[in-house]
Amino acid sequence: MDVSNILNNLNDAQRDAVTGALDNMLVLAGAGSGKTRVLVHRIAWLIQAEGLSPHQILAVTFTNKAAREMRGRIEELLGFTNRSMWVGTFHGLAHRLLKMHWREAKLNENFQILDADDQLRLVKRIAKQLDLDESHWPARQIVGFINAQKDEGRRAAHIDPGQGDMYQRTMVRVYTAYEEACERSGMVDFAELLLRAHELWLYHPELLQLYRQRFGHILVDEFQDTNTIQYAWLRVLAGDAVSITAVGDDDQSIYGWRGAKIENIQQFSRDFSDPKIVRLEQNYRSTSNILNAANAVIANNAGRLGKELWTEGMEGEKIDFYAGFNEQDEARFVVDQILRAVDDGMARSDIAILYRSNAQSRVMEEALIRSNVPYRIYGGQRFYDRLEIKNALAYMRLLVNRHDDAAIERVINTPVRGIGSKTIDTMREYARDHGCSLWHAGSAMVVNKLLPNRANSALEAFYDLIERLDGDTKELELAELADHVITVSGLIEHHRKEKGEKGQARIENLEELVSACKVYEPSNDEEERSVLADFLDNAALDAGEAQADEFEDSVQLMTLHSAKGLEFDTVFMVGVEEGLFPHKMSVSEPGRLEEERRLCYVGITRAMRKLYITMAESRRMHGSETYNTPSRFIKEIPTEYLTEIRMQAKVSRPVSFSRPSSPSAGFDDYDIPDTGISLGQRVYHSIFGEGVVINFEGQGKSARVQVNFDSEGSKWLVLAYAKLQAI
DNA sequence: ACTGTAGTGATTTTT
DNA sequence: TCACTACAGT
Repeated sequence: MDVSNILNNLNDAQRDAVTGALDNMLVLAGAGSGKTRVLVHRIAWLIQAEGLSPHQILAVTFTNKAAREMRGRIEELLGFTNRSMWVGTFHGLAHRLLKMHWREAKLNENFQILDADDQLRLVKRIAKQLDLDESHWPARQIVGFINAQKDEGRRAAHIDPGQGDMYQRTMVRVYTAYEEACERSGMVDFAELLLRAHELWLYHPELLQLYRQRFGHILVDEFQDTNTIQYAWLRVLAGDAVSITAVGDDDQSIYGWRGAKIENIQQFSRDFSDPKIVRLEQNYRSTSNILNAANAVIANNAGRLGKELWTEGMEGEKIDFYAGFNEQDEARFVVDQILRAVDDGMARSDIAILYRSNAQSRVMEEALIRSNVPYRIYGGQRFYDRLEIKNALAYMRLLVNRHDDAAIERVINTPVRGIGSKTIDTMREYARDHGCSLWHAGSAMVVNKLLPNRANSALEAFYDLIERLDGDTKELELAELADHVITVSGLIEHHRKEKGEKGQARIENLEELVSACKVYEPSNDEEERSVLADFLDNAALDAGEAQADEFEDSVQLMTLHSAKGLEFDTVFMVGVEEGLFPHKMSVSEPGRLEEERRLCYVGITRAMRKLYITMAESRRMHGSETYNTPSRFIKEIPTEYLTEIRMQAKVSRPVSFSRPSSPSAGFDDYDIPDTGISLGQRVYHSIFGEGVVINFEGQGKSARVQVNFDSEGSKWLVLAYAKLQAI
């Protein structure tokens, strides 16, 4: 068999990984080292050279995007599509298993997926029922607790309520009630998908056996991001029977706060017999300056598996470092550079602005808008997460499963139809007392006339609506059904009445939903499934992109987290200051600081040709001014790879003035002789190289002045200053 | 059921 | 600062 197409254009290490025997293998793949390529080629190799059938391959990723890309590239390489190959996310595959074996998993056939938002609402409701004060027991925290337990494979019953403090006991109480509520309404949250899939192996050895026989090899992408339950699921599935190729980079583990266990990558060598270890260290992405800087930063982390990226590429330009005197100035600098680059013919889409937290995007956006630079923000609310879409989906969910409490809660009075909180409360109470779903409770209340007349007829009307929708749409195509639902439910009319452009946008989104239904292709599952149910599951598991693809060439804005896996010609890493990056919430614990450093490493290695690092010496955050020093990560980059961009002084004539008593605090009205500038309310200094840089703003002017202390320490000698535009 | 306001709290978020 | 929430008043 000719396998040259699989092995061409691979370097030695890559080829080593691709052609490794059908045994356990751990591929430590540095940033930009061709990780996906290796994964894809290995699958092709297993099929063409090792003679595995696609049916015997299981490939697991974390994101739908990665799964799609992998499948696409395999097809490209092999020249054929094969649906029998399992390629998907952990959650997607778990869902698939549970759908196929719902009986064994003790689920009902039409179980629905509870997304993060529904989960929060449900927990809020339960906490309220248990009389927990919301300020004391924030729902977010409870959700965090529950998910963390599930990620560790622990059910409420596994946690001894006798043990532990008040906190733990309360959490377990809610956890228990939450489990019951999910059970009752046939809902499964994200973590539950994984946990149930794991339990499926534990409680049904015959099924486990079946899959062990089926799969010849398992491949796992982004292994450093697996959490306990995902790891356990893989480990049990593989046993001694199935071999695994795990690909990952411990230096890019940035989801520890979501339960990812970086140790899994070390644990692999212990749990899976005698794995072959391959390191991919040649980088094909960045210039050597960028790469060396990244290496230098990450070298400060302890306990790494050890890996040093190198490149045959050019040294390239140095990294530009710019310290703006505030976030406006920082943004102005970034936009100036972008304008210049675009003038020189660069595509805007080759430029990315990366920041630590979403709140930083705003200043950047404003600056981009001022200069008419098109941009696109990643992250934020995704299509299927939008309110109006979720409402429409809730109606559709009710058609599949009347006992979907989360869906009922969402739309029973949206649009308003006179079912107030009192009525809903009564329903909830009834449901709780009788251990039934809200749907059940409501219909029992209608039948037994347990409600005041007005509420009763309102509720009756709602039931009629749902039943009528169901009847009307039985024979319809998915898109027609969606269209029917959003019209007849009154959602469209509801948003039409909304004032402002918001309502219009929502209607457009609803229409977009109908279009999405039109082009939806159901996954060819083995068993017969309703297209509607399939569509709904897909919407929950793959929330879609935040924005529809715009054709206009735009600068890319995103958090460092969402930049993982991407690359750009030019990258601006902004807000690189102590307190923000590393974030102040992460500096106290060494482990979390290291994760921040890995995030920095991820950021640096996104850049192919040119990297800018910027900061703001003062920044308005949560309403008050903060004064920042450059991030420790910047200091970890050897100066030989850095250039500091400084404002050019327009005047270079030494002048001196009295040193204020407290240099870091604001001080008032110092005139700088012969410059016409007086110091304003805010002053900040930071130390770079030779002198001290002070930023002045006040009286409509701002300036940046480089000063040295005089020998007595009571005077500052101004060496140079530059006027900036009025702010 | 809508509207105004007072209070709060504020990283990151693949599924 | 700002955006979201809860609740009180109409």
